[in-house]
Amino acid sequence: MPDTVLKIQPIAESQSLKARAYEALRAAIMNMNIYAPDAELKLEERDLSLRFGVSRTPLREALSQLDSEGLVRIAPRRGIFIVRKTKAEILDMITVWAALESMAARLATQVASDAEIRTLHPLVDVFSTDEVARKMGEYSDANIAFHQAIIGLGKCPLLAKLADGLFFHVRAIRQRTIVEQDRARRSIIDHKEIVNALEERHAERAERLVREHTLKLREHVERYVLLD
Amino acid sequence: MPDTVLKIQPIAESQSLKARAYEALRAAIMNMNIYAPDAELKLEERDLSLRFGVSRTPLREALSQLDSEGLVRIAPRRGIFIVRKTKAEILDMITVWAALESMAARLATQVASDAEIRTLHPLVDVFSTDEVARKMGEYSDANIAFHQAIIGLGKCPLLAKLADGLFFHVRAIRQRTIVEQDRARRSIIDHKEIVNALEERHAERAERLVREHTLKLREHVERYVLLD
DNA sequence: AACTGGCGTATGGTATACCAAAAACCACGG
DNA sequence: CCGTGGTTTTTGGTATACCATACGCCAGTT
Repeated sequence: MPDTVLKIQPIAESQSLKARAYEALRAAIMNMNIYAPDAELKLEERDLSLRFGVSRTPLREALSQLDSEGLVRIAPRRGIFIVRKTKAEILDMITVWAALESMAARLATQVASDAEIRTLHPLVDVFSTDEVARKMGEYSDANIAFHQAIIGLGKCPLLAKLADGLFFHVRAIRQRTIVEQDRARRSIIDHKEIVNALEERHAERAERLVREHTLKLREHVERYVLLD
Repeated sequence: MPDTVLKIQPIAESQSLKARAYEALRAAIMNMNIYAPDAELKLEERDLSLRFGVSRTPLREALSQLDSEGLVRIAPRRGIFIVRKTKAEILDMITVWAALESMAARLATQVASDAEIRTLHPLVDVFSTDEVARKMGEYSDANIAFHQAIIGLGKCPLLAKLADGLFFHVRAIRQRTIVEQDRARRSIIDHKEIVNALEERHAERAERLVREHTLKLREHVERYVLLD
């Protein structure tokens, strides 16, 4: 049955070259292990310009934005360098993450529905028992998903946006983290307690548990992760 | 007594035009009351370019950065507009501020020296008694100085940087805030309690007091400030 | 008078040419 | 072989010309 009205497809508006260059660069940086000893950290405007097939202008604007976000550093007449965060900076990021996520947990006890909180369960149960050590890579991903989910439940877009900015860098060092099996197991216990506190709408406890959990990670990184 | 070594005057290195344009624009936006009904919110590249005496390129990069920071919005072929935050966004900002400052207070109990904590006293005492209502403008400034000082004591550069980004917007609405005298008086009591908690190195209490204090502001803005 | 469609203008997006400073290279003298 | 000074090359910074599109003006039609 053909329709009697003209169906209008909203024109797929191609983003600006600047926006596309930004996305492409950000994705490229995220996909490389910048902490590998032989990582190529220097970028060149003209080279990128040729490889992307756009002029330097939109590319420079994209790079400029990455610079202000701290992903690259533009050194006048020296070059553009992908930044490796120092250990102190990473510890700072985890600290801020703790502040944000614990507030999100508090908010979640007030604004998240029971159904929304229930969505956390699969993220905890995935590696409930001895499956833990099976694949640390997957555990890391599930771990991150859990924490991002909590931040989402806080329903504070700005908070989520800031946390997302940190996420990039924290993610980059997870491969360097010495993840012992015991720590992972305790981590899952923590997660279960956090979900419990959320379900019981216990703001103070949820906030405290999340904070302590993340500060534990901070402690761990401070002690066992070697950088710089 | 003339020195025996050549005194090198560090060349007053003028920042890049982009950086200067950025500073100038940011300052200009900060100094205008963007929430006034008749505020001129539209900017034009070419006009600014002429008034600053630089070409559009560095200016565009500065504007682009302001855009990514959320101070202006660039609408392709429409114009560049200074953004007015919605009430929801401002509430979000205060929420995040609460998360950051309460964490800073916690950190301060661990890393700040007694002397550093003592520097908070003058910021509280300035308007200790009935001087409170004398000049609300000054009170606002002192108020902000106090909170920024606490964030500084946390000694977490990233945390301070993020808070500073929020500070800009929160400051912009302070003029719109109905500041009753009673609220100001209670605010000072809160401040004193916070300093006490810090001096006693009571992490939990300092954190809680700061959080509750800022969430009180959030509540107040939600109830009494009209925007949008 | 009201609506329609063409067309000019304003404005941000992009490409490109040129500039200045830093680094790399090289010739030369010891 | 080493150091020194200048010269070339590289590279980001800036200026400018041109492009594409959103909006408004205005004539023409009904």
